[in-house]
Amino acid sequence: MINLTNQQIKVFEVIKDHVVVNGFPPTRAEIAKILNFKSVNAAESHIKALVKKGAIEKVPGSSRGIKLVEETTGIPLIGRVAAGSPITAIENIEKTIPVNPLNKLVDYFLRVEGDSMISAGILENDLVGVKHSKVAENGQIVVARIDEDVTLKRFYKDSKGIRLVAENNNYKDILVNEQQFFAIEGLAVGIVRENLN
Amino acid sequence: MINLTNQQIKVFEVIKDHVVVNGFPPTRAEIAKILNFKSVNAAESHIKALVKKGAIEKVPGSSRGIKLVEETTGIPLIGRVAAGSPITAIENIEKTIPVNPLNKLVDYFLRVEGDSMISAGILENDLVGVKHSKVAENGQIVVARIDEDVTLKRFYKDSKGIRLVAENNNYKDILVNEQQFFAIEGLAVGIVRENLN
DNA sequence: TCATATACTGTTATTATATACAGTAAATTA
DNA sequence: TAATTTACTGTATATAATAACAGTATATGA
Repeated sequence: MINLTNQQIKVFEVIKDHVVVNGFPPTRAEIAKILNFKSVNAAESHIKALVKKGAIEKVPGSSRGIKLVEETTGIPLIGRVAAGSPITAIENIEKTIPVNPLNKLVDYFLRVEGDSMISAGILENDLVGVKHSKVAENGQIVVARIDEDVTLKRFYKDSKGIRLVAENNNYKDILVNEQQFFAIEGLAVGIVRENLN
Repeated sequence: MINLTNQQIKVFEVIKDHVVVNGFPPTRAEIAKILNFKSVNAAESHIKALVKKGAIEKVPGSSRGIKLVEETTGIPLIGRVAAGSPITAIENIEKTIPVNPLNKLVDYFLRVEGDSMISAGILENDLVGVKHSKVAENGQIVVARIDEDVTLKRFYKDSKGIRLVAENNNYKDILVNEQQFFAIEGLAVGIVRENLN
């Protein structure tokens, strides 16, 4: 997929995003509307150019018959950035990270409610990747159950008992008493935050 | 996606396979042809049943306007937790999130250096998912280039010029002056944090 | 047993869509 | 300098496609 013009890149992005968001490619009219073309043929022409350059394939006669040509698997991780070069210059790609960098370790995700872990950089609505575990070491962030409540806190255990500590000064430590049912459900191993902007 | 009949499963599979193979969903006529229905309305009826049962969604008025509701693979997202039940009880699994929830929009990841965005919950060594963009709206977190430096900051533009704002009181705003080369490289669309514990 | 769901055939109106053709204008390449 | 590419506007049309309507027949559940 070489030497696309800026405008062609825009059209390609519109197609790609449409596929991601809607599950199917856009029509010429939809592309034109998104990019404020007054003629659907503007979109058609760009599509032809993209086919010619190998960025997409057409399925003639089919509505929405646009195929995105094979992506390289995984998402590039870009580290250092060479002076003046475009940030995606191939020389700058350190390695490619797997489709989900957390995948290997995560058994399930929990959606974070509230701001009790905000000082650890864990915000409301973040997805916490959790790995099953019945045990934890002091200071680890765990998913813990106290009776019927499940909570995300830092775990501490000493001679005085078990303490669950929030990362927010507005929250008091939770001291687990003997009468309560307590269990560690798992260890927090990662965070995913969607919708950053 | 519950209680699909055998025939409904077949139709669902045809849709799914078509999306995988061709990159866009089939039309009613295509479904009918594959399954040897003599009437397109057979496909239409099955689609309505699949919508009713929550296996797919329809985009009315759009050709090929079929959305697969969710992947069967991926990692379960667990929401509310019923009293006393084990956290992974199937009843508690709200939905499954894709292998990488950020995948759709992210073009590349950048490893965060420094703590300038700490108040936004972005920590050192987090991976910031970036989407290519040359433009941004006020307040968005962007990857910006000033001369030869690339930085992650909140973007503001007004009559006085462009301002890049850190989320950390120890950092001053960066005011871009006329002599400098400035470009937005992309928008931060998500965060992945590995090695939480 | 009566309503509802399943599983189709067959037809048709309306709209959605691809795609060709005719231009204009500017930029790029040979 | 001429040819080609890029980047559109504008029009037109055949066909692709949705979606409603009218049936038939069997199965299932209340």
